[in-house]
Amino acid sequence: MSLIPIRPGSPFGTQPERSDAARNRERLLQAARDLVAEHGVDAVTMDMLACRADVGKGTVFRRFGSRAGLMMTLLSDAEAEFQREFIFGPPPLGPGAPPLERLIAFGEARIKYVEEYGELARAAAEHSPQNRHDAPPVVLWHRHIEMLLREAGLDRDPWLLALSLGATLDPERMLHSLRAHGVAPERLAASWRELVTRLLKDC
Amino acid sequence: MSLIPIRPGSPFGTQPERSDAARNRERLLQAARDLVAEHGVDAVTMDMLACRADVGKGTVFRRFGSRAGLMMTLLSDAEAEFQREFIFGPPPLGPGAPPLERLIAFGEARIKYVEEYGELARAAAEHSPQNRHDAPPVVLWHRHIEMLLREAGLDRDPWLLALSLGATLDPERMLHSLRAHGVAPERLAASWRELVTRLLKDC
DNA sequence: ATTCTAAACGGACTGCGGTCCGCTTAATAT
DNA sequence: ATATTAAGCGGACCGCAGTCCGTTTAGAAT
Repeated sequence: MSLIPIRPGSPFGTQPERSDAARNRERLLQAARDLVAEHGVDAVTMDMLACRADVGKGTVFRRFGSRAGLMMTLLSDAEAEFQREFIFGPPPLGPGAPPLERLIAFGEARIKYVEEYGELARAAAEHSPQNRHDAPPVVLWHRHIEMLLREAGLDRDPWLLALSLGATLDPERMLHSLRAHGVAPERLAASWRELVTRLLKDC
Repeated sequence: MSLIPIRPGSPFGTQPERSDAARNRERLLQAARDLVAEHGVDAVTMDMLACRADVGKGTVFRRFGSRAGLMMTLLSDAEAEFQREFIFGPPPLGPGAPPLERLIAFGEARIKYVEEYGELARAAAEHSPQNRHDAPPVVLWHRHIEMLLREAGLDRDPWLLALSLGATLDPERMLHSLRAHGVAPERLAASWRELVTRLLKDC
């Protein structure tokens, strides 16, 4: 169950979804997961998905809106889990630790996330700057970072600074470092630690 | 004349370009500039360009390779000018000033660049992570930042740190802040100054 | 001037994401 | 059971980036 996007079917004023629609949604999600597992994220096309799920193409787009929307849906469980961890989970990622340590842990968690779901995350952000920067989860990360910066005493435009730090953790960028340049995850994490440590020194 | 990409026609071992090819290139570049001026970068399609330049579509792609390639070509003069300034120009952007000041000036220059050419820069990076992160100009900026970090005494993996700082100055990101969120350029510059100042404090 | 050839050309073609709109059907009211 | 209706459905269709390949032509060699 996702925290930020309200899944269709969740009755939040809206009526529940029709039975055939529900069945098709399950079929589509299953087919999508299978295709991704078989061919990799980038090779999956919307026609292919429609065909595999034995459903019209219009149905696919009615459900997910776009390719990016499909990928976001596929990510939503992992995303919700990640959100839960840094909002409610145990320190140092969750509340209870000093802000610098939480920030370091946040970056490390993000790196692990990208190692596991990077391709999906990249595909979910493709072809829409709007979606890329203002999708609810992204906004939430930024607010989280901003809050930690404030807690650490950084009062000079923490929002923009949070955006900069967010840019460092951008899935596409990190994925590119990891895959194309063969940078080890630990090295990324060390660099992140160095960055935020220097940034928060004596505030 | 661009510093990094060797323009077709520059005889670097290769023979000069055929006269009809040269004529078509000029026609295409002129048409492209006109179309961008008339309709905006995002509305210009490759078919439109071929039609306007009275040239086959194949010719357009033979010339520029892709839409991104076209945009890079349109940018190349401005890009070369920018490179000249931070490599050979007067301080604080060019050599002669202390590294922190050069870094600050670099960010400010980048922001001005994005204000003026942001849409082109965004279009030049679209649809190709490879191109986006490893295009020669991008690599050059990163090396420049890395060098300044080293000069300032930052010896802990300056290459990755330079990548992070580069992410902050990414055209798409800055453009999004400027346009979608109405952030003033001065505010972006101030945030950049704050970021690098803190980062280089007592090294 | 003629021949030769590699470069350049053009436009039909493909594959993809995304839209449109007439048809079907699940759920509800009677 | 029957009628009603709005949500859901499907696949033809569109626009775009990018490819392919048969044809043309500039420029060199003779």
